[in-house]
Amino acid sequence: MKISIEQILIQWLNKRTKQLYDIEIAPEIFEPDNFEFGDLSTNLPFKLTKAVRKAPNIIGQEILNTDIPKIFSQAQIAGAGYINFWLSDDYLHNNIININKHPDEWGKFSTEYSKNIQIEFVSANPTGPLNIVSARAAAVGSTIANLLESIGHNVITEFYVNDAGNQVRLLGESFLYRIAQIKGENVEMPEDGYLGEYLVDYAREYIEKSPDENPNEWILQKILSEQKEILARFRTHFDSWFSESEFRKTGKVEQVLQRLIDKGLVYEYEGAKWFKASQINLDAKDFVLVKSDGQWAYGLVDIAYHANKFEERGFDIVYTILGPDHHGHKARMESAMKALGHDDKLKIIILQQVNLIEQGNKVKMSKRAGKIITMDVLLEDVGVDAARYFFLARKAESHLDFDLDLARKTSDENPVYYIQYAYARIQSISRFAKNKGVNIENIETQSVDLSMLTRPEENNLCRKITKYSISVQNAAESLQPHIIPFYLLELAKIFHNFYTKHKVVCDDEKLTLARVALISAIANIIKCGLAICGIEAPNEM
RNA sequence: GCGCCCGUGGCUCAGUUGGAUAGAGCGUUGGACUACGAAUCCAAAGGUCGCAGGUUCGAAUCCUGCCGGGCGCGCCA
Repeated sequence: MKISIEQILIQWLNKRTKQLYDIEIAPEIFEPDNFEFGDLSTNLPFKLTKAVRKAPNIIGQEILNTDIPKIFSQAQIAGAGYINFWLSDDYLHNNIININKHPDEWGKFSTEYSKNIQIEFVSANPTGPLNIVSARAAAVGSTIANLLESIGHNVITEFYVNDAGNQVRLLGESFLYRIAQIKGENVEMPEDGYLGEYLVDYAREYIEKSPDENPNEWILQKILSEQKEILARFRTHFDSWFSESEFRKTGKVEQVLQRLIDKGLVYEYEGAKWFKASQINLDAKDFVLVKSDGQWAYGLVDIAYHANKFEERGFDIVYTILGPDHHGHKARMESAMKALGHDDKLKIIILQQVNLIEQGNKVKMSKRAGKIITMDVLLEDVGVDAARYFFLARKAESHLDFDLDLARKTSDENPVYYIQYAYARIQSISRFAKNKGVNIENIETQSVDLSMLTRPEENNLCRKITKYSISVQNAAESLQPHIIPFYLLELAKIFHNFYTKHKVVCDDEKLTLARVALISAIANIIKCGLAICGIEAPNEM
């Protein structure tokens, strides 16, 4: 697929305003919330009133005073000056055939503006099991990666392994403490150590299986491999695992520090080296690059790491997804990238927190005491599909109340099953049709007469599946994955509605074939949409 | 005190980035299975979009000030 209906309309409107008024303006296109207003609308005439000095409806008439793009059957001026467009039946029917012909590539675009994009997410400290916020980050990050790929970008996913610094040292000390404790030695837990029970289990495993290995390295690798395993199970793939400790050896950190010094952006205060972030970005506070003991602070290494993404690896855009406790970091990193000449290339997405709700109450968690609901417990509890769905069905910047009871339910109340059920139902109908002797092989190539699809329910479905690509584009461009689950929910709804009103396999052979082609296209769309979200489309359930 | 996020039917959330009569799901009430899957469908009730100003043809959306909730504010990461 090269170009969407939305783009066709935008290009046409652009051409018209240039021809008529010699004005270049980005026309806004939207799907009207009321089907009486057609498939696509624009408010362009309102936008032009000032420049053109005419009433909106006059402008609308002038714009329409020529042939409209062929994909539309008609266009009308409505209200005070909207222009509404209706897709032609030919276009809708061709669309069904095309979806069935290219089920796997549907909703994927090639773009001449293709960019090299890196998206970094999760990047949890390798000091313990992944938590719920990491799970949310995994669901959102992997889905955004899928979306950006869908609209034609080259996307690399990366997990930054923070295998250096203070936290890792504390992990090692806590681990040694647990080992000593099991051996019955009298030792004390380090201050700020990790109290979680998991270290006790690991300590036992270490003593039994690999007592000869370096305990610090062993525990790090152990936790890291567990994190990798759970993320893979959560259908979250990383192209790259980037090690902080390796990176620290490359000399890049020193170089970046020197560059900041040369730019006059570093000062000393109480023995530490500070970055003048506030001079570049008013929202950012100055922060420490080198501590008074000579150690690099986390902020400095992170600046060098992000600079590396642009300078050594050539990404055009980098998205970094951070948890809510890192929002102060956002302005700092952006100011540092600006200082190094990478204006507006780093986009930091702050993901808000997750509250687990059980029996109407918030589940209390304390990381300090090691009392947290971990990602693997969650997946065990509600399943990958439901978990991904619930994480994705909210805007990233919204706080998320994750209702465990609802997610566990495999019933009608759980939206993810509602969507999957629509898919499974279609597969079931296809099997039924096949058994009845309907020739559903090669449904995309036979001469199916889609003009048989005249009922309003069929018409709604044709229109809805045609707009799938618009939803993908919107979701990708705005980095808002939740658009896809919402779209799928609506599609499933109008499919179920159609199903109860009309028989797919009926007495009329031509109509049967047309409807089989229609539902087959719907199934393909559901499958594509769910695939973007990392959710399975089951043939049976 | 400063910063970030949020405030939309009883509950959880959408609202196409300033557009047409504010929409879904759950819950509630009442209906629909002797033909393709009832994990479904249909219908009804339920709203001063936290409050008050402002910007304009037009505001749930933008600006200002309050109110309420969550999170952060370290030479930790």
